[in-house]
Amino acid sequence: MSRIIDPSNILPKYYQLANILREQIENGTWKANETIQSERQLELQYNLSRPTIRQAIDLLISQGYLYRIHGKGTFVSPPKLQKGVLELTSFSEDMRNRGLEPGQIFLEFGYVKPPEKVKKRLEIETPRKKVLRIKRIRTGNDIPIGIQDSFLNLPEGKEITRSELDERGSIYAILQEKFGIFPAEADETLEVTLATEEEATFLTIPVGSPLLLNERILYSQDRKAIEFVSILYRGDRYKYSMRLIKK
Amino acid sequence: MSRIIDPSNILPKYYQLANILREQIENGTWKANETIQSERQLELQYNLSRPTIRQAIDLLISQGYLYRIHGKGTFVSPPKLQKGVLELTSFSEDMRNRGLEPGQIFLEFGYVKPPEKVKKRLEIETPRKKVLRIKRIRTGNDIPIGIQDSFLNLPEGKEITRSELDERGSIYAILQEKFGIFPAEADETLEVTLATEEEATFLTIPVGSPLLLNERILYSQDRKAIEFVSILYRGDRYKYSMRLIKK
DNA sequence: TCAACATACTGGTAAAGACCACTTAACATC
DNA sequence: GATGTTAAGTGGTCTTTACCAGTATGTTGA
Repeated sequence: MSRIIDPSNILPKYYQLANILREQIENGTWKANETIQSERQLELQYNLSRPTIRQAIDLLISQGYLYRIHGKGTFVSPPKLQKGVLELTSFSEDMRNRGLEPGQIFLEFGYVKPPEKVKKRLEIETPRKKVLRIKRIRTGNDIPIGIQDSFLNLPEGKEITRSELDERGSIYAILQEKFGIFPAEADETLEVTLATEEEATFLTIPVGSPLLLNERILYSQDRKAIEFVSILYRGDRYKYSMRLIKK
Repeated sequence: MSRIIDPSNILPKYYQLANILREQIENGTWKANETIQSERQLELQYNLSRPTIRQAIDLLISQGYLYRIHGKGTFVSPPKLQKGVLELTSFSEDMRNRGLEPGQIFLEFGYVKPPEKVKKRLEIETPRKKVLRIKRIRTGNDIPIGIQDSFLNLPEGKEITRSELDERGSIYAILQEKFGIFPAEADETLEVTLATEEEATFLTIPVGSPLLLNERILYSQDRKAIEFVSILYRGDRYKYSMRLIKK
């Protein structure tokens, strides 16, 4: 990341500044709870107006890197849990954040008539609309961690093939690049369930073992429900973590 | 809530406008996914500058009430799960959101030497610092829902008494009004555990029943760890839900 | 008929300036 | 020496102005 603001860059100035500051924070330029430059100093240093400076800082605050105290300054947040857990992460990212190598075993891939529950969650009205179902065992360092069952409501006439997924790895990358759809919001629930015989087999645990069930509805930038996904985690191998920031 | 901006009000203008718009959204002035007035229209309507308008809208977006699409307009978010779950809620608020009347049975209230784990989580350095421990059975409509065990790291020389808590109801209200401390951030984890004999008794369930364990570290506006709290929920009676919004 | 263009909306980014509110530390006063 | 005051620094709010970038629609020209 460059250390100066390039006006000809496609990225907006506030975004470039945020990147510069984020890099410095991660590089350990400041210790936790130290102040960064004041907004007036940043104005001079980068030759930007104060609103632009504040926009950059606002972004880093919402991402958990900084916090402000009126009259005192802008401070570097101490690192706690992994950053950005609150952001919408994929299973693979999640595993890598935990230092595990993600893997998967496909159980199903194909277009199906959605079950009633899924139809309701995805707000599907048309009776014969089909959705892409992808069911996989997810592993970390080759140990089964969870069973992920995903139902994708693709735009009419659009499809994703198995080979595309194998090629690019991430469904979200395909959605973004091929259809211009990207996740903007999600509703999530977490609850406890007990392993059925099938689930126990897949996860190599005894029947009736407690599981952590995570259900998520993903919404696109225009608030269309695009995915309903449930992940059944082994209760003994998974802990869900997140950071909440008051607004 | 008044329908006009009062310049003499202590509340900032953008905040007043956000309140007006939020009220209109909740009153059903617009249907879900309808556009509200454009920013230029709001400028004229409320005699405010556009940055102020945008600040109000930014706030409502971060709270999940609105979303923007470049070139099209600002839209009302469809109501999904209960609003503001992502915000830092207390058990009582949580229960009321679910339509249950919150109650509690005190098990412990007093100043104790914190266990090692708690000491670490609360980042306590001084060896003989004591913390306020409050352990309660929490109920919804008089049915035990969870066991809440809270450790509060109060500022040196400050105390909260049992009668104060009984009087005001909320610890957070006391922290805010008496010490000027309020929660700004939290790290949370969720995992599955099995009920011990003691826990089973308190929750009136069989020993070994699966429980949902929610641990939370609360940080104040200056990022001091102020509370470590664990809540053990009955697995069969509680589902944790939240909304994530991409920034 | 239909594709390309112009236009008029929308939100997105940016600057410059002003004043308020809170915090801190140096200073003056008692 | 303790106390109250002042001044300088911080972020918080707000206005005015400008232009850029997407989206939708109507108009124009082939």
